[in-house]
Amino acid sequence: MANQLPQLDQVFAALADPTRRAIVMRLCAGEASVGELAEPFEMALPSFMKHIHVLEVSGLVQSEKSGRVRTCRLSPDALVGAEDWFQHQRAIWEARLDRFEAYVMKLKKERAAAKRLSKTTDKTTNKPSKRKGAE
Amino acid sequence: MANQLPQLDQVFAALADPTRRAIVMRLCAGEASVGELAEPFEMALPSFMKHIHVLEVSGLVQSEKSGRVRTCRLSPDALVGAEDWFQHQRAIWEARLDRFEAYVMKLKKERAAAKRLSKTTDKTTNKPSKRKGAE
DNA sequence: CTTATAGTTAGCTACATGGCTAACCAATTA
DNA sequence: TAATTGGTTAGCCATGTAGCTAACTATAAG
Repeated sequence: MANQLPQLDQVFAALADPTRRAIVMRLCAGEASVGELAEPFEMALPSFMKHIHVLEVSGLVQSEKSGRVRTCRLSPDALVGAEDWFQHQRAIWEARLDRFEAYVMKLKKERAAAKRLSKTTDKTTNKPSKRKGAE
Repeated sequence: MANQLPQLDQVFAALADPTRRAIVMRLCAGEASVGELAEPFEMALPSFMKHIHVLEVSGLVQSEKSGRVRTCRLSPDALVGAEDWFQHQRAIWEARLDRFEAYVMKLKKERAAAKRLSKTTDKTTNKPSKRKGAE
């Protein structure tokens, strides 16, 4: 489990801006020229180009110029890499929740057993459950 | 398709920093005090606290102070929200890929048909080069 | 009561980011 | 060849971010 590629820094930073997320969403539907991409935004072209550049540096977008028009396309690897990070965290989180739940269940049973013991009149099934550890 | 909740801005911005990602990863394994969280980092406490604050504003982390110790825990909703964004984009992307593949298949068949046809009629300039399909 | 612990507040610096205008190529098109 | 189109470069400005030190507050612990 080595440390995350620094790529993640750039990818998340790129996605932190609504303009850039919109560009990514647009490119999910297919490639487009800079002009086409810029058209919906009320922003000077040089400003818009900076966003494109940030996306390229992050690896989310590739572009290529032919003639005088630059065509941009999504390069999904970086996107998938970031998604993986989430899934990994969620896996750890859920494993923890499972352990926690198991722990709570164990507590419940122990408390129930203690209660039964204190009553001395009631006898019921006392089965030890699988314990998976606690925190 | 309304615009994304502004939450996403903060969540992605929060995750764009390796220190903060490390904190989130640590909190996936269970809650911890600020001191415990700060310990692995060679950073002055006030600097570290800023990171905690960014995480709280983003909704990724909640904290609560009792006595003189502040305990932090992950609040997974924001994390899940961001993960959803990825899955949504990927769904669109994959749908597009499917359409594209279908389109290429159709092209292939048409070209094969055209080739068969031209072989019987015209033998002069038949270019068998692979050309990239466009949209 | 005194001291140590755990954060917190205030205020500073340096650099990154997001926006702009103006001027500048380099391919098309007329 | 001249004009237009599609991007690009350069440079400016305001704001935001990440780090620091120093000084402060409030709860434990001795």
